This record gives sequence, C-alpha cells and structure tokens, in this order.
Amino acid sequence: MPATDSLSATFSALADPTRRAILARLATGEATVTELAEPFEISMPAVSKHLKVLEHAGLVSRGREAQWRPRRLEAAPLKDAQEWLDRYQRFWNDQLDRLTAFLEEEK
Amino acid sequence: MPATDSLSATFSALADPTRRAILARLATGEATVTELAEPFEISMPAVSKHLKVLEHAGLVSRGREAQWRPRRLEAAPLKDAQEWLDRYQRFWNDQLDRLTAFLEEEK
DNA sequence: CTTTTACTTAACCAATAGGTTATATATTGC
DNA sequence: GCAATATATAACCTATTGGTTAAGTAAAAG
Repeated sequence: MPATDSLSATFSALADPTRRAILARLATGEATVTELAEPFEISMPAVSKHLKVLEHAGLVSRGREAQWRPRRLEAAPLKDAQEWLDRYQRFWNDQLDRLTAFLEEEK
Repeated sequence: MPATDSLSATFSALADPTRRAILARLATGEATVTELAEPFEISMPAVSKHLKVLEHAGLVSRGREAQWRPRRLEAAPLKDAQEWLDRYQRFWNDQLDRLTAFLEEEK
C-alpha cells in the first residue's frame, strides 16, 4: 500500500532532518540547489533527490533563471498538516492538565 | 543516516494513513489491538508493527489488563510537531494574501 | 565551438518499511 | 491441566529510501 495521499506525502517529506533543514533555509528566501546543498556533507545528487521528495509533496517549487533552478518554499501543504494536528490539540492540553493536577496533588 | 531524532520519528509515524487512522480511533478512547485492527484488511502482525512504530514515536502507550494490552493516545509528540509547523504559519498566510491580492488585481 | 558552471539522470547498493505466514507466550475459563 | 483468546515475535519477501559515483544536459563565458 504505497502512501500516495497528499498528507502522507507531506508528513513523509517532513520526516527527514535534511529536508526540514532545506525548508528552514528556504523560509529565508529562494535559493539555488548549490546554495541549498552547501551546509550538508552529502553529494549534490542526494540533495537533488531530497528536493524531488519536497517537490512531490508540493512543499517546494522550481524556477528557472539562466543555468540556475532556484527553489521556493510552498507552504500550503504545511497548512494541511497543521490542520490535521489541530484535531488533537485538546489531547495534549488535557494531558498537560492532568499532569499539572497530579503534580499539584503530590505537593 | 537513520532518522533517530524525535521529530523525525513523529513525522515518520504520521506519514502512513493506517497509523493516522489508528490515532484517530484512539482519540475516541483506549482500545485493544483487536479492536484497532478490526477496520483494516491487514493481518494482526501488521497492525502490531504499526503500533510499534507509534509507540517508538511516543504517540501511543501500552497498558495491561488480563490478556489485553489496551493502547492509549499520547499526544505530547504531536504538540512538538505542531510547534515545528507553527514557524511556517506566516508563509501560508503570506502566500494566501498574495494569491488574494493577485485575484483582486485580475478583476 | 569549447570550457565551465549548475544541475539532473542513471545505475547501483545497503538498510528500512510494510506486508505475509507460522510459531511462541500469557491470561482466562472450563 | 487444557483449550481458547489476545497478542507478540520470528522468518521471510518485495518495494522504497537514502546514499553513492559516473555520465548526461543546458546555459554562459571565453
């Protein structure tokens, strides 16, 4: 069962620290592949593959300017991910409340 | 480079629709493995494996009651995931604003 | 038109993921 | 103690992931 749905693609793309770092870099503005690759000790093709994963999830788009292919952050899928998580917000609040109550009890 | 950090484990766990469905079920309350497996057409061991992934990410905890091992939702890691996404919130707002402005322009 | 720069694609590899069936373990109920 | 129920583990298979090196393409610059 390949995870073809969009939310799975998004979470899957976010599940790698290199890819999250790339997104963090793109949050500061457009960047070329070489610029994006610079902080990492992996090869350019490896970065290309990470970018392809991010593009497939719709998190990054590709421009063209001479021989550069500047990448841009596309945040829309992140919004979907956040909306999915929103539905669980009450649980971590509840659980924190219970923890707080318990610690209060202990005193 | 195996993704050992906690955020990667969380996003990775969320990247599968079966596991998200399990979490959704657990949001309605504790459930046994058999109960959790019921909606899916996969075998019990497959469900067991999904549960192990969720437990490894700290999203689910395991109780014991007679021969049952009821699972419970643990929402804390979801909070971390949301906080990571929070930092991008302004981007999807910005991009929506730009889109709105553009559509306004077109009229 | 050749070289340099900036990528991308192909071919390969080892490790992981997600599934299976078959076998073990633990607890309850007769 | 023995059978039934609930779950876990083992052994196996295939596809995907994340990396590599080597070869291909595209635009700019000499």
